[in-house]
Amino acid sequence: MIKQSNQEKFYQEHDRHYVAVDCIIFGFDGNSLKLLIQKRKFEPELNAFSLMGGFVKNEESAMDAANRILLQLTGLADVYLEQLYCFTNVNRDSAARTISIAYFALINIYQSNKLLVENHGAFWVDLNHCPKLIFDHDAMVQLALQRLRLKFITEPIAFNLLSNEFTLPNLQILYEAVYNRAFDKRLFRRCFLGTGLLINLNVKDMSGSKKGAFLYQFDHAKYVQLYNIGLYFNLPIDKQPRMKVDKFK
Amino acid sequence: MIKQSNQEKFYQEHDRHYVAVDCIIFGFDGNSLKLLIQKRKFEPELNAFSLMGGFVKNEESAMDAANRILLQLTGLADVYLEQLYCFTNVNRDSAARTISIAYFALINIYQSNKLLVENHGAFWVDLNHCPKLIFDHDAMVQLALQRLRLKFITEPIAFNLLSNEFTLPNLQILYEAVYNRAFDKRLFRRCFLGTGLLINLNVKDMSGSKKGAFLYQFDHAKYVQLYNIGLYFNLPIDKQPRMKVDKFK
DNA sequence: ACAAAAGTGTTGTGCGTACACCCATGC
DNA sequence: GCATGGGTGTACGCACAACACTTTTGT
Repeated sequence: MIKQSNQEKFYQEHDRHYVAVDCIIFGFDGNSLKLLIQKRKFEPELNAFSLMGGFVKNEESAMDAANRILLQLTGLADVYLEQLYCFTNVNRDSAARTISIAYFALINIYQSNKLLVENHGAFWVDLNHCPKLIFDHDAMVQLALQRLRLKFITEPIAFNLLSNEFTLPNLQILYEAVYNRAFDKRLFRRCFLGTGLLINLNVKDMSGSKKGAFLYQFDHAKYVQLYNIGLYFNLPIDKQPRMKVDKFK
Repeated sequence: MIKQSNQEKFYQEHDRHYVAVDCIIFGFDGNSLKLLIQKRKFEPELNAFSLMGGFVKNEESAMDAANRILLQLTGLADVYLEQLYCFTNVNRDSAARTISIAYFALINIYQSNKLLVENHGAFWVDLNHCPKLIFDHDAMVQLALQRLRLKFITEPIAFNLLSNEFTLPNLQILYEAVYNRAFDKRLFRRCFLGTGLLINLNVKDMSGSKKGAFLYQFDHAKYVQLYNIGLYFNLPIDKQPRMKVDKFK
């Protein structure tokens, strides 16, 4: 490793910038999608609503910073976390030129530490009833939602929002919340069970109905195995209509 | 607009970082995909091969910076340019902690200004015969290629690599270069012509064969119009096999 | 016995795939 | 007249979409 102080001189003429990470943290309460937001604790925009965020330090990557923020806030490590986009408009932050790397996270609401969340002035809001957020944070949330919809049919990440054990109705309600529309029960089950990635635990969850619904687990090992032999997770749901000559003749 | 100098104090305790943009610039010479790279003109790694890049200045967004670099290098404005990913590993640059926002660009090789390109020590290499690049630039190229493959079936961006007028064989060779595999001629034509987005100019390009091939134009206006009524460009080519129970029984 | 949610199968159709031959022209 | 690349149509199979009734059990 080259001593950095030696070489730093090469770049000295260039500008340096504040680099923040902002986290779009999604949760699911069994009925609807939730977003974790906070009342900002520092100026500018003190007490306005904002995403959870912080500044990237010299000795950490942006991913490290996002993980640090998530841990401080929810007590959770090993959270599903993915870089969304880097926002760099010159005036996006009213205090100083700051670029922000947005990350989106999927967590299980009930595994997060309520005390930590509250101590940070954070709280869950329903995605459909989200107050105005500061700066460009609303745009970040919209972009994250788009990405979430793309990912949900392309990768089995929904399970990060559910408990380890879940029922098929649970899963369907989650997908319906994400795509904001209903799916046919039979189609939905077929396409999930058809992947062979759900393990039926042969135990019923009686909380949702009188009949009870079977509990399942996601078979992560099998997923990785199949992925490595060139098979991909891809649900045939919510397909958008294609441009076709006869569609608009 | 709030005077920035007033508010800057709120962030003073935080670290500031060099922010670079690196451009993965794709071109197409009629046969294979090309990448524009340069011999680095400054330390560290002087004369090593690298992507075209530069630092983000205080008064410009990262997108502005990428456009500036592209203009300086190729003489082209209004280039297809898309943010790829933000690379932030602490030691990715051997000289100093620098985060890099990677952009990928699609340009028409023959519209670029050869003189400018050469004066920057830049040159086109075949994607399949690309030398080792500095830092994490190889990873950037790989990621860009993945993204390109995703985008080519999802958005009609291939035309940025072709002249305004092109033949269907031209287009097919381009897709075959991107996906690195052959497509059935009839299928390929059907799925493109089926979109209704290609205008047959009823003029033949005689350069490629004795019979000649019809020239087409991409109907951008119609594309936007159809997009706005909820129809999407989506080619049914190079579909990856899905995880299905019976596929591995 | 009834309410409430879980679970299950079949059929049609449209789309994607596979595949081989004729066409136009320059030389 | 022949070589070269451009252009075209059909038949099959599968996968997706649509759709309604039975099961279980708590009250």
